[in-house]
Amino acid sequence: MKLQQIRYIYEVARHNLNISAAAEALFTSQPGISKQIRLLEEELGVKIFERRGKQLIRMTSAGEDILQHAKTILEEVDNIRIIGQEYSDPNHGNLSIGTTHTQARYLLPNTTKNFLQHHPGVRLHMHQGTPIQIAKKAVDAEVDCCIATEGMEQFEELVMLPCYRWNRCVVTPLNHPLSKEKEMTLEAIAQHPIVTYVSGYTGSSQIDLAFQQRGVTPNIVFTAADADVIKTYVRLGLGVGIIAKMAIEEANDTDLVALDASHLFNFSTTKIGLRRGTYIREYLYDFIELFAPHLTREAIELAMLCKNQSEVDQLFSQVNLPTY
Amino acid sequence: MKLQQIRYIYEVARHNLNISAAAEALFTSQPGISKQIRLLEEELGVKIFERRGKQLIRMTSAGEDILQHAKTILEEVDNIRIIGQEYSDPNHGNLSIGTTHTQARYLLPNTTKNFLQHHPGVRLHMHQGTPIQIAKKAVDAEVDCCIATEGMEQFEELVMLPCYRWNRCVVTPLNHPLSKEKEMTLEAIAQHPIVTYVSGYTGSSQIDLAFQQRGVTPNIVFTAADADVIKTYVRLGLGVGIIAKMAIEEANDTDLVALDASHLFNFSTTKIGLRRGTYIREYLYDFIELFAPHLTREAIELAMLCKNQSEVDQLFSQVNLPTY
DNA sequence: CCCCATTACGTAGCACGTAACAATG
DNA sequence: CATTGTTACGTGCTACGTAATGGGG
Repeated sequence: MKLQQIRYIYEVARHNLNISAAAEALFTSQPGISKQIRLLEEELGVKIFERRGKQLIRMTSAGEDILQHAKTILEEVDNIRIIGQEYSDPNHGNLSIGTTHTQARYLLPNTTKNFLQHHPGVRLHMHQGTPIQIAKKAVDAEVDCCIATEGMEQFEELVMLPCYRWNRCVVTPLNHPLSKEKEMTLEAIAQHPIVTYVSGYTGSSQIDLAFQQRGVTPNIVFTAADADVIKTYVRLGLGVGIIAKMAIEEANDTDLVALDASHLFNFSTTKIGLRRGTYIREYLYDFIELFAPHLTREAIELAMLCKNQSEVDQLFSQVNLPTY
Repeated sequence: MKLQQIRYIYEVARHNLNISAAAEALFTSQPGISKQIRLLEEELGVKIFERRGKQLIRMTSAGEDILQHAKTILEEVDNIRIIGQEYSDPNHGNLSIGTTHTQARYLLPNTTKNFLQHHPGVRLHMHQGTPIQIAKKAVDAEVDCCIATEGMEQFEELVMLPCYRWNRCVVTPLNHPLSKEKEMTLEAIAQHPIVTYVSGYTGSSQIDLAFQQRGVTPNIVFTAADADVIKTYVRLGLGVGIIAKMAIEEANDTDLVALDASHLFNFSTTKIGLRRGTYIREYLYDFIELFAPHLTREAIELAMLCKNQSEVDQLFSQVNLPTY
């Protein structure tokens, strides 16, 4: 048995049982993979892939089982590599972070700046995408961690650590009728066309939920993936915006009115997601603690030992999260 | 990185950092290992072993970390091999069981006979030893499981499943004064020289404990590792024996009197130990269930997912174990 | 007929063994 | 001086690439 062979079956499985695609991804020849897989099957005495003629149809049940263990082997090989880097030079390396626009634009700049000052040898890479996309990247170890508010619950491989709680505000142009109301209510908001987040982004589900529970039908005329776009359309008079409070910049948003709406919607919690079983480099611990001071190295280590998310949640149930 | 290299560092670590010994164990040349280790160290950019001159002194801390992950890699490689065997021929293979004399001699014969009848293709290997020895073998995957009563608690890598509860009896020659007493007490026993188990075997600690708690000093004149030897010396008139009740054979022990002593000592529980994270072959599930019918495949699978022994214990806390 | 896997074959790299050497205690 | 690790070197194996072959849809 060779590590290459393990890698091959893993990659073939990942590429929908397409050997050619796997070969391309691994920068090697397709007959090479074909051969090595057969050799491994011979050595183990079981077929790993079921073939119809020459096509790979699916994995055998033995193959499924083997694949599970193959994955952990490859993970551990990765971990060993990372340990090598960590010890050979703790202050140099790459840090890839998957985030949504909201985090990258409003929350992370401070953390990032701070981090890079303390770690001049680290190259920081931001991967932006939908919560689902970046969570997938975290699962596939394409990023070291991901930061998002929703959409990560479905990934069992991730340990999700709560970072902070936040709520929304309503933004209107100056002198907009809504900004004159004594009391902000969902009914009042629903009187106007609404511009807000696309479903699946930045806690949008809580917005839908609030209106639904109140029995009010909002008139959502436009949705966007980020607050910058939303603000732009609010400025154009397209409607009132509902965005995260963090997305208000005192300095730049003087032509808008931001009305706190914390009493109208449930709070959302932004979390950091780490793949279970990965070796965490020192500077990643540092980064996380810079971003969320209660996530100390010890806290993270404890959380990484949890078997499931509910254990993790319990671990942090006593923590007073920063709230925006 | 090659699997061989992983295997090399693991084996060198296991052999007290002696490359020559590792080479011998792996049936290969010592320069080969030396070379491969250096290559790996070069590739990873860290020294794994600390050298004084040419001697390996100890592992570096990077090496310690790496070793951890190397171990799981090798385990998983093993698992894949076993899966291959399981699927290629579920009814053929080896089953190695580590046990103490008591189990092998009095409890297992039935199970074994039954098992071999149902599984003619399986070769059963019994490894006999002290509880500690066989637990070590289970940890090192030299045996598939171990069965013993004490001494296994200290091995975190093992999942211990309770099989049955048992207690002791006092054996005397026919017409021995002790056999005439109305009521068996520790004080009465202490009147006579005692022959019993060597410390560390077959629940001997409970015997010591009972006397100690009662403030009685027993006169132990002879200890042995198994009941057969003890019975022999009782027959010679050397003293009265304290042995497990399972060790009484109605047919062969007609020249001895067995006096129940369940009320004098705490019950002991015999357990089966499995290494966490091993793939369990179908016929091993069968074997265990034959030995302890409440240990069904589902129960075992659940237990194997537990992180620590207390979770396992809780899992079985409701089960009524067979009692001897 | 295109896509994709397998077979055939040559080659270059490398893991491993032997032998000689060096260091440690 | 015995034990153990490293260096040097030769060789045989094999993983991999190229090219040709064969099946399925």
